[in-house]
Amino acid sequence: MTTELAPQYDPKAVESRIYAQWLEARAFHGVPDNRPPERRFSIVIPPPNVTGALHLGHAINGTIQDVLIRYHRMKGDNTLWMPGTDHAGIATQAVVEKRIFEEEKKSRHDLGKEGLVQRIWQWKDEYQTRIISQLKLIGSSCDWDRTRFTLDDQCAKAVREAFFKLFKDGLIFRGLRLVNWDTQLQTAVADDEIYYETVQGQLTSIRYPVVDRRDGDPEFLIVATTRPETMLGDTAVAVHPDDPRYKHLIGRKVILPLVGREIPIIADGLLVDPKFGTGVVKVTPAHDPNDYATGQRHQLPQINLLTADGKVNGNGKGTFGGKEYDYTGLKFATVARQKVLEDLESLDLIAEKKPHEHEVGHSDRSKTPIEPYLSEQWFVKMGDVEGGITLADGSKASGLAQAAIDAVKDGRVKIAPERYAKGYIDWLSQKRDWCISRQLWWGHQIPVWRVRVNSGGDIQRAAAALDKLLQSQYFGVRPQGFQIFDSPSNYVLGLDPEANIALGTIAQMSRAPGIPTEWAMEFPDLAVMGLRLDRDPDVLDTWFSSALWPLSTMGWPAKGTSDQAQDQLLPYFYPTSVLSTAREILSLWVARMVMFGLYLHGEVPFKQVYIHAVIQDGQGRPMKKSLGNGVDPVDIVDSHGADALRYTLASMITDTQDIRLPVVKDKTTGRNTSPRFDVGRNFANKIWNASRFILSHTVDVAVPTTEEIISLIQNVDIADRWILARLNYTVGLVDESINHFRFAPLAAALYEFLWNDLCDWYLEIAKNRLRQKDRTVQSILLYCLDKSLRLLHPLMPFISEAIWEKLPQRTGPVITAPFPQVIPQLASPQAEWKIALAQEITRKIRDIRNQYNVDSKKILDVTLQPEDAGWVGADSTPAQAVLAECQGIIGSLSGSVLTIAVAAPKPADAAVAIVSNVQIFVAGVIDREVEMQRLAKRRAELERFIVGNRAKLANEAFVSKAPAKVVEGLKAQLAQQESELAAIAGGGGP
RNA sequence: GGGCGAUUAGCUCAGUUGGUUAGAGCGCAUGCAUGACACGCAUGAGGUCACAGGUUCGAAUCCUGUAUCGCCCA
Repeated sequence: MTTELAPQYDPKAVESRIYAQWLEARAFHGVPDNRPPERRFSIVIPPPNVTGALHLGHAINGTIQDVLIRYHRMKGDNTLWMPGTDHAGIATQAVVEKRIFEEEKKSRHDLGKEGLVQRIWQWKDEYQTRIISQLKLIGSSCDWDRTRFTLDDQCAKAVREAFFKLFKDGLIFRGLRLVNWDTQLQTAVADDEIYYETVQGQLTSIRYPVVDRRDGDPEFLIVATTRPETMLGDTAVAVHPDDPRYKHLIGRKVILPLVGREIPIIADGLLVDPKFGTGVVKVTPAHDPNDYATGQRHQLPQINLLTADGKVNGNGKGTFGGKEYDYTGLKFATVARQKVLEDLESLDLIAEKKPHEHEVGHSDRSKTPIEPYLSEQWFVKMGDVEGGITLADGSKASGLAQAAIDAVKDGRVKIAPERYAKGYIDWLSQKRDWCISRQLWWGHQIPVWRVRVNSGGDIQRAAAALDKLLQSQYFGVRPQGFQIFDSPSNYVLGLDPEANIALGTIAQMSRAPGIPTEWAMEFPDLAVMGLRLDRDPDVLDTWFSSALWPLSTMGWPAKGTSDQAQDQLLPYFYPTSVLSTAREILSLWVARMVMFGLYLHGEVPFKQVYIHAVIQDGQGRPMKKSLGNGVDPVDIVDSHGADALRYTLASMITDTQDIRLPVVKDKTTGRNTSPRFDVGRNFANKIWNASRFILSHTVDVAVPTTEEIISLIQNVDIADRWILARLNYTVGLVDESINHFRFAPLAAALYEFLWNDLCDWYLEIAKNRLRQKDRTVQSILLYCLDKSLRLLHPLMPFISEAIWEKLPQRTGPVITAPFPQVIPQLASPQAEWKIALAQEITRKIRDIRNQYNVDSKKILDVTLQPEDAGWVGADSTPAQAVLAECQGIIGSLSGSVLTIAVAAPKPADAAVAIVSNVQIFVAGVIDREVEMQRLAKRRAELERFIVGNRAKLANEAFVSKAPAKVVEGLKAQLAQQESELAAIAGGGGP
């Protein structure tokens, strides 16, 4: 036999070539056309961080999205998978800073802002390239022509537009708030960028002297704290309002040791648990979130003790007991703490010290402890607003968070699995304001300028002058190019990109020693007031630009001006169809996209959210660099092929929230891998070989159409009917699995049809007939192969395309071939149960051959004896006729000569087995001992079943209450079991 | 502290509204170089469905509680 195909599937030989062909054919490119909305399917990729390379989690999500996209593309939908990457502000800056420090011992201050940002861009270019090549390696059919980066010009435009609108609507504000402060990177960090570590600390009880003691008053109030150094910023002590020990002291004062400040004793039922410690709590509003809230409730002063780099500022001093204390410049949580403790000790103001375990927040980026830090930050208002807010479609909502909650509650956005909707709603319901400023250099700089005028200057005059300047020959920005907000700090905001650029230029020039002379002449006010503009140095939280991703990638806010194709994307592909992502960013990212989608564009960004499971190692630990248990998808593509990777991952994606993957180190490469991926590789190889076999036996045969197959089945073998029914069933299963995000069942459906049904049974049955060049078998095999490759394609694109190329008379690549449809005429429950019976009988005969160690080449002499009494077929065909239909199949697959005889006596020395109501006699192999063992085991089993079933049927309650179908089924089963037992006992049994 | 998930064969997992004898892959055992495939073929062994109660004629499945592991949010 000659064959074009190698005996083993070699992914490396086809993958890059085929991917290049798809690109060449522009098969991934989505262009708006006249297909109606229900025939469009779009996904925006959750943009991977340019911080590092992709891991298996990305590969899982990539597989999921590609399966959906490829499936819908084949279904005839106009599809768009929008790719791109995220600049990931703090994460990337931290990684690059760290790298530069390790390699060059230089800090960001050595490099300067421009220098560092330039280095980060280099890093970004390198990793974006790598990430995209990884996505391509695993077969992702993204529309690469449209690749976006959250910091590119188009995204920047969207950011400025969004910021402006929010600002104008009063939804962005600047405020003094307690934020999580990274003292090393010197920036605010988000809650999700903090991890908690249990630290062995100390609980220190400190005596605060009571001021103006009266009879019965204690000399001191004792407070306990794990952070004694923060006492320098105490502005109250609090007790529970109902605590009899202290009730009479409420409203009085204590004196703060070391500082000498008198601070009030307040009553606060929320902060104080009277049962914990002494029932007295120190209140430091500027250094603890709970105290901050308490301070707000009681209008307490906030005394910040901290400098940006984590030292004590000028507030950390005072006079107490006639002695001066000064902690200025000491490292806050370490040196200052020690000094405070020593000083208190010497004053005998420490009542108790005891070890105390507690959780300390650390910055995920710098790994240093987080300080709550009072600072000026920009916020997006999440809560309800008086008078409500207006969304882009003109509808009203009480606030941003509420708008996003409503979208999920009323089903405009569906979340699967459903249980995750609760977390989304709970998180949003807190309506916590979103701190969007970061003190970083890598990111979208906040598009706000602060106007400074000489003392006595008039801000309105300055504004008018600035407005004129912008519209002058120097800039020519259209009217309304900017707006001045006469807020306490006088911010200016660029209305559009042009105005932003102009403002940037003015800012630069106005910083020079003098206003340029030509301006000064033309706009005298500018010179008089010494107008200066400073752009806010902070950058926006990464999630701000990510929240705009579905909008910005599709061209928002462009309105039919610049790039025509881009402009059409938004009305055509938005809202997107599905967003597939991991659960930890459900709130941070998904919720914010919904918010911005509604607010800025009046429509949700996606109709369906799918939350996929998270990959873990064999011990249930997350895959982490620090654990060294990560598996690089590229390594798996290298060792097993992309299809094997995808297939294996899909087969593990169930509705649970974790996927465990045992990780082992490959002995030859030293890289992490997993034996699990062999499953996919073996399956690919199986598909390859089955196809090779089919193709080599159908050289001059055409692939039949479905119509031809339908007319063919009027007159075919039971096995032919059966495999077509199985194929048809599989089509339905695949459809349903993909439509319900059931990826493990999808993988199983493909596997079962191809390996079990087609290879193990039908191909074996077909072999004899192929030798005789049976046209029917050839046609059916080709038909099955054709449809199978289409079914496989979404999950295993490379191998399906590689084999597809070998099919005769194909009209194009499989990537754009129509997806198979369920054909009702091909279904056949009769064929299914008949072949199931034949399979069972075949297995029994094979079992006997095996147990008796009969040579595999020896032809067995087998008699089948059916009994019509009690026959439970799915239709009225008599048992004997059914067996006759399957005679050839059973005979050839079990290597036996079959006799069917209704009342045949059991041959002497025959081994016996029973399937349904068919007795099987295998002659000439009997060995009394082996047979006795075989039958004794079966008999014990049968007796157990019979006892159980008789008991059930004797139970009046069961018979009267259970559905008739169940009772009848049980009766039939019992009858069969009884007759089998009788046959064993009376037949060859001992 | 709040929420969620998991616990089924040695391992990784299925098991769709409760219903006949709980399935798969890997691993294991036995046999097989069979004209597609040893990344293979055939057959088999292997389970008190975490534990304790409850509902029901009937529970891996529903309810309550316990234990262990894990995740998310504070």
